[in-house]
Amino acid sequence: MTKTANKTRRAQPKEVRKEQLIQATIKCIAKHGLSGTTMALVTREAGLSMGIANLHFESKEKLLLETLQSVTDEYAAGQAAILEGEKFQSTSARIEALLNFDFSARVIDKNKLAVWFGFLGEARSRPTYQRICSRQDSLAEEKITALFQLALDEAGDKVVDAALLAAGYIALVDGLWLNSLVDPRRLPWKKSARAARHYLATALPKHIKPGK
Amino acid sequence: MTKTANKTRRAQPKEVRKEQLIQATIKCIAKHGLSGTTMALVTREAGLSMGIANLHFESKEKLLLETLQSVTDEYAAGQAAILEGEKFQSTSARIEALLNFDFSARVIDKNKLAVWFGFLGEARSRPTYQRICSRQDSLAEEKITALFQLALDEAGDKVVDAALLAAGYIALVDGLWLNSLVDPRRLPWKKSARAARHYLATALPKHIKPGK
DNA sequence: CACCTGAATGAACGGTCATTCATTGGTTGC
DNA sequence: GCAACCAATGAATGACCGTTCATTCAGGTG
Repeated sequence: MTKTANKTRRAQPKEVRKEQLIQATIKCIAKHGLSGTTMALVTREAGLSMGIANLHFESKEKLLLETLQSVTDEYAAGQAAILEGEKFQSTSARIEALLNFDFSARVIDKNKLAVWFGFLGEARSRPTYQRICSRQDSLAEEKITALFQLALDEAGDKVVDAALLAAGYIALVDGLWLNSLVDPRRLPWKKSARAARHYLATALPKHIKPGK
Repeated sequence: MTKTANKTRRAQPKEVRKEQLIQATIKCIAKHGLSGTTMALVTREAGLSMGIANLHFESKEKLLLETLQSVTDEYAAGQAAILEGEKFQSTSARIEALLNFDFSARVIDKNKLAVWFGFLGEARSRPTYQRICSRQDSLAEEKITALFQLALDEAGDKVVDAALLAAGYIALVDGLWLNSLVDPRRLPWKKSARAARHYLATALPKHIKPGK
């Protein structure tokens, strides 16, 4: 379980080892928390020896940063495919896709969310963490604002502020992820997904229906 | 700034010292993060000597737990005063008060929020942190659900699910706090407050107006 | 005023952890 | 099949930090 692994050691290309270590780091952060993640645990999880992480990354800090970046990049790529994809026939379909994406198995993966909120919890005192986390949200916010503005225009709504709606949606999704992650008994993932849908359904009734 | 403090040491009742150390811990967590908070930093911030924290709390872990408890208790007390207070003349007034409370200076204090999210970020791997954090949210959820149910009944709304609305409101507020805390330039506190109000105004239009 | 109590101090201790580097052995080119 | 190279190892190192405890001293008691 801990090992992938062989009795004989095999040299691997740098990229393979780095990815292997990043995946091990994600699991460790999920299992032991960010502060409980040690080099010994990470390398054991990867089935490798202690010194390996400092060979491929130059320090623990760099490994952690690349791990955070890996998680945010994956989310950003999936989100961009929806917000900038050509394949959607209507604004409704695009918003619907965003909603489904934000509560898809890939995204609400406990390990990845544990990484995200582990770093966010320390972000205020670590400018580097803060920069990575808020770049993600800034990019998303602009694109989502434009999408919601489009929907409001289509509906002839000149009252609701798209920027406020977008900031609210992003914060709501963050909050739902966090609450479901920390206490899934109180807030099951299904309920989170329904709450997010309900938010959009009341704000954009012509585009999103509350059902399922 | 660091010291309260005197050149001569003075014996103080246990409760005074404990409170002094908890306040110093809150400042340290806000400044250095939860993982960067050391006994040396906390006691220096309090203007006391190293050994003092282990004298009054029996370990660092106990000090941290009492600090978290102090922050959640303060929030819970303020919220309970609104949700259970006799002084409100209408459901609208009570909801309005809840909204104002959640974005009042006392609550959106950066230091206290940094403590809250610092612990939440580690909660998944620390059952004790998790218990304290989710007890807070469980209590709040029941009472807020009842309040929203009352509002929906008054409005004759039999479609909207009060439990979903309450879970959404709690998550939205958590998410807004977190986003404003981590990147106040992207999401100023005023905008957070407006986003929360907007959520309630669209869900409970007869009770809450978007204005202000 | 002398004595006692226990709050407060901070140097010293021991454990944990990131990082280093001498050594090992798999891989590649000749 | 041999040698040169470099990924990989893991014991050793040193820094950091929580905890301890012998000592100090302020305030109360008789």
